[in-house]
Amino acid sequence: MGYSIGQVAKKTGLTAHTLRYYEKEGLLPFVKKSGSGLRVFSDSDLDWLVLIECLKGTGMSLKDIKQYIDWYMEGDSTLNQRLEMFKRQKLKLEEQMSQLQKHMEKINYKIAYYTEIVAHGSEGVFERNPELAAERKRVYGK
Amino acid sequence: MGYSIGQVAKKTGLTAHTLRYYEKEGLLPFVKKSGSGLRVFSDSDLDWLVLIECLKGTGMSLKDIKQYIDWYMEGDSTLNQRLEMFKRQKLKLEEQMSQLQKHMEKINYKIAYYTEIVAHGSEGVFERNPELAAERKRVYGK
DNA sequence: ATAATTTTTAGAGTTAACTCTAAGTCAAGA
DNA sequence: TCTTGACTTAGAGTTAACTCTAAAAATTAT
Repeated sequence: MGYSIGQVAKKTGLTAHTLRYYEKEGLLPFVKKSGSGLRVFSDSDLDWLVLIECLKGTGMSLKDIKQYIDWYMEGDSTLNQRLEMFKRQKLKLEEQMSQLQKHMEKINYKIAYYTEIVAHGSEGVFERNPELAAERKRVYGK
Repeated sequence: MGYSIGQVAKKTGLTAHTLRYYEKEGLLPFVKKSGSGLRVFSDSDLDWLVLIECLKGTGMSLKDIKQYIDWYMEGDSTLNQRLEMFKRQKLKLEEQMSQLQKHMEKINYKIAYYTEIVAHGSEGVFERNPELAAERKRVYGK
């Protein structure tokens, strides 16, 4: 019923160094210490780490994640701020996903293009594969 | 038919500083200079910048982007390496997109949770909205 | 021609997020 | 008890990707 920093490192894939750094930055104000000063992580602390990794994975800075955690520690008076933060993050995430979709199209075009050239040489690529020329226009415009 | 660094900055949203930095890092070996030393960007240089932004947007480092550009400058002997690089990047991108989808689920859960609490208080959230408890299990596990 | 704006360079400074070091403390196994 | 390995802290160092400065040169506008 309590994990050492090393066990948490293994579970999460973060290093012990990183976990201490997160704590120093104020991201883990709920992690307890044993009498002799060792960190003792609970299961709910692991849930927090999952959320932190989620927010980090959507491009939120540690500073903004700390803001959310500070609001959480402050109690019910910040419920609205927290809700609004998640809503903003959802919009950002949707924007990101559609951006990635566009990037994917460009990369798919490049793969088609290079595949064609590797297979048949670069001369007359678009004559041989007119759809590629059309795709280029669609993906890169002009 | 050539753009100054300031015009390119406006078109791309990058700063002139950043464009010079990219050049210094070897990302723009094809950009020409005027007789008096001013950079002159062509339309195809803009296409390159679009591709660079695409690769950067999918998390590729400038170092790896430079590798691709170096291969390009090297000519047809590197066609295969370039194709393989795009294939790897496509896999990375697919992984990223599915990761973002998972993050989206967590954020949606949080929005549902906070919306419920903001509307009706925190007591008996899950009794009032049992689907939320089920969703929590699905999203956070356990 | 003059003034204002833009661009040039080399190089220094910044920021976020780690990442590592050293010197010591704690805990578990033989 | 001894040893080995994990943990502690404060603080220094690293990396990527910018971001800015200063002084001079080029270009554009009046």
